[in-house]
Amino acid sequence: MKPAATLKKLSESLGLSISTVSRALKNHPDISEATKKRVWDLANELEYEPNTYAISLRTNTSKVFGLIIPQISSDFYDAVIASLEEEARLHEYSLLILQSSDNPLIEIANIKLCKQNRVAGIFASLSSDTKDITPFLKLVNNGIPVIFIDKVPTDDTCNKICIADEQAAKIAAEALVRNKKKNVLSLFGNQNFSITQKRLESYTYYFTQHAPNAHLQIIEAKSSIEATQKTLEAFKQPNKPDAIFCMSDEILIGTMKALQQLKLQWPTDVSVIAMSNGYSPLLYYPEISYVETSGYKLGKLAYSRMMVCLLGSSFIQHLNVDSLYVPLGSL
Amino acid sequence: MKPAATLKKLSESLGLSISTVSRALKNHPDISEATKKRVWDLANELEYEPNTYAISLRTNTSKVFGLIIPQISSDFYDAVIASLEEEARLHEYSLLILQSSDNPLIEIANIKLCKQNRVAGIFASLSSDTKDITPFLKLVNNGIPVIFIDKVPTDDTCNKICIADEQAAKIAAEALVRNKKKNVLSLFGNQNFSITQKRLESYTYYFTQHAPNAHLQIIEAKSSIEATQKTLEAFKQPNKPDAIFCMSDEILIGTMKALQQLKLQWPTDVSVIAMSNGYSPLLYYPEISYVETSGYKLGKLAYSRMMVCLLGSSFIQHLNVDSLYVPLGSL
DNA sequence: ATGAAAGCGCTAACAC
DNA sequence: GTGTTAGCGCTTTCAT
Repeated sequence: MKPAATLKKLSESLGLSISTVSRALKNHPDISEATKKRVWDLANELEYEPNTYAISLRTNTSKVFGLIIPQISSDFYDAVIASLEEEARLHEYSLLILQSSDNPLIEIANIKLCKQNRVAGIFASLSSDTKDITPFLKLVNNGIPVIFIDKVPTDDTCNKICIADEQAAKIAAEALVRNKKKNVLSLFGNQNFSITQKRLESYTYYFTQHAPNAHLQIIEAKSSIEATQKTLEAFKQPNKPDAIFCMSDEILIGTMKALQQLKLQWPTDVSVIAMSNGYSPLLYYPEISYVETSGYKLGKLAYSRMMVCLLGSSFIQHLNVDSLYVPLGSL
Repeated sequence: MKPAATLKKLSESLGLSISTVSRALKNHPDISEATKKRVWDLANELEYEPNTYAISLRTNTSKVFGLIIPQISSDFYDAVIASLEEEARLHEYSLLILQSSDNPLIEIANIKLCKQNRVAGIFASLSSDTKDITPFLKLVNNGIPVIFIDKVPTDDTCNKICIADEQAAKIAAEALVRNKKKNVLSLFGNQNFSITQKRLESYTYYFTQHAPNAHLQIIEAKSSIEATQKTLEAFKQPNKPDAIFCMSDEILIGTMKALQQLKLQWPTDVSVIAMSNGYSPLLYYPEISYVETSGYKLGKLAYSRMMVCLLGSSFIQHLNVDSLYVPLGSL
């Protein structure tokens, strides 16, 4: 258990000063090639690695981003994390990942952790119950950029990156109308969430404009299990749906389970279309047509926005990740 | 953009020395209640947060664990990450997550990053192509515990936490034999992986011992798509399987897609059993019976092992996460 | 081309 | 009960 090498040790072994060693390791032009070589050779031999704590302390900078999300285990946030990690590594940053478990108290604690770690910036997706975002706004005032992603505050004075909820829902509605669906079982998530509201509004609006005679059976399903139940119930009614719209992967999964149970085939017995991150639609045969709501793309966009903020731009932006329709076999 | 509060600023504002402020903030018994209150009040007002870089530099300790995994976006690793993050937060540690994308070069770079960040310890799941684990062993020699998880080296001189592959595969085999299955399509992943070998060996061994007359059709499927293809092919043969065994979630998903395509019902047309982290079996109706291989439990076990190592235990352990059979509707 | 010295924010041994 | 001091590893200005 030998202690890690330091500039001091290198300099002592080489009979050089600390600053010379430091400069040699940075390939500073002032240092002679001969000295550089000596320094590098010993550094490699002793496997010198600069101490990031000392660097950060000295330079008052940090190469770490905080990422605060409700929960890690989710198809969507996985994609976001993977995407952010990729970008961060490319730019020599690291990611401090903190899950709030949808608990505002843990969220506050996580913000504190970010402060203590003097992170360069924060990506945050709010827990469902968070009402007060002043802790975040304070960070922004202190010069730490905060990029809200996906579950963003209503507040307009902050940087937000979202799925283009309205656009995506509209694309789905278009596809349904184009396919002349007349009786659509339309399953939406918790209506307290802003993303649900946005999707619902845009979806219904499109129908009233372009297919006022279509019957939309709008149902709230707060979980996968509820989606299964509600779908089963819907097919007990005399007036069977000719299509199903699922607002999210979670709902799609519940619905598909019901269809399997009812031994209904898609698209022959009923059409299906979902909004999805792109994984679960491929689990079924035929595969489910979906409007892509990509966590991966969201991560990329959020990262680029972070970079702009780090460069000093203080103006606020609200960006959306474009959606696109992926027609597969179910509609 | 005001700079963060420091002990120095607090001490200057209060007319106290830095050390007094530091002690007051730690509720040191030497400090009078009156002084403590003054200090705390100002600290709260200025939202003082200790600078972890300074602390780590000074104390030569770190409250960060490195987590190096092949990829984040996976049902299984999600669970591992979520579980580790939970434990880490409870113990006031954070997680530096680095994905190697199954690339040994990135893996090396990630180890370097961990060194630079002077992490307290590392959890590592190896990329498939990693042959040389000396970079990891060097860290161990330098006193940084490394806990290998899931994809572990064959080397016996290191701490490893695994799914009980042999046990889990045996449990599945038992269930199949108990249900008198005679012709089992048995799908295994890439046979270069140690986990595949272990599962395969234990599985076939059980059959030779307890049901030597059963026909096992052992097939290698290196991806979900291959699992679909191989399943489709298997059902083209005259001698149809009466059961399917899937070694992993990835394979299960591929297989189920084939069954849907073939319009086969489970368990009526064919039984299905899988080894799984527990999510995908619930996507189908009836739900798929599975042997649990829990990433969540693995994370918990790995964390507790890390804690033991941090306390100075240098002895090596190879621990397994117990599996259990979860009978659902497909067998 | 190289070195000396100050200082980032904090802790802790040692004073008084 | 409070203050002084040295030092963790590094960068950087200012010498020489």
